[in-house]
Amino acid sequence: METVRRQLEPAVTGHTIVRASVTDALVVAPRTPAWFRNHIKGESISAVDRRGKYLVFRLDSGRWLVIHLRMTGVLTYVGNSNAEVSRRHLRMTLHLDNGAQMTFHDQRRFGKALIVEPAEQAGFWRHMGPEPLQRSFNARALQQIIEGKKRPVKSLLLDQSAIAGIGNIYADEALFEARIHPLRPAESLSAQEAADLSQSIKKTLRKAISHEGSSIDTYRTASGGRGRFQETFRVHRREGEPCPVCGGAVTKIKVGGRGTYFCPRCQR
DNA sequence: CAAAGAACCTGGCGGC
DNA sequence: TGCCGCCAGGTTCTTT
Repeated sequence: METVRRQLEPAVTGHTIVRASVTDALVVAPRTPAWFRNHIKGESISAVDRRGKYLVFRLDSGRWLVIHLRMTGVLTYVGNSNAEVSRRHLRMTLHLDNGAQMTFHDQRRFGKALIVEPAEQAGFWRHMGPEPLQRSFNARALQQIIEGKKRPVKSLLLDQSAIAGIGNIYADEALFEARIHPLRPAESLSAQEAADLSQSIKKTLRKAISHEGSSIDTYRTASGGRGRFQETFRVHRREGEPCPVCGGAVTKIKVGGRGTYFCPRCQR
């Protein structure tokens, strides 16, 4: 999402959404396409922010347009108005005043676009944990988060109300980097391990952003390109392959219902 | 309250 | 080839 945000920000900031075309009502549910169209029409974008995995378009009226891509959403900036846009899985198109479009494709239809009124904004993030790339997210902050939590540390990393923005790929890679077993009860981590993990989370996310995200299947950047972080995965989706550190086989288990990859020799 | 599991969707893949 | 179950970058609701 940070890659998408970085590409969209310079392209759409200062532009006005002249029209929205909603081709799948589920994207704007529980609102109707007509409601959404009427509320977004004529709005200018003053900034593009991100909170966790949510993209936030700040609008001149004070409203926010908030988009979440979930598993298979793809948000693309199409600058050339003559460009061919695939209709397959196309859910929504936002037409801008410069002739460009933002298109929202989504195979599994989990993605959401919603408008948040100013009065709702203060409470909108109340279930969202801290941003791991902020300086304040340090060893001490992570220690407080894991304190008293008996569940597997990986489940905690994926819990957006504990820490914002960590997905399944990045949880696996960060735990490998910190040499921590994904099933360890969160509260069992030592102070040193918590410090290591907080740094591994930052390192993993920064590296993923520098590679423009992970294009395993449907994910694309806002310009339609592929991310390259998947080329550097050390354990995620590498079941049976040798661990890059010890050479032992990468193992796959289920943690909190999610496929989880780790090295049982390196991660304790 | 914490934690586990099902539900929400579509499509690709492997097994039979 | 066809059908079936399983799996997938996530969140939310229900149940325990």
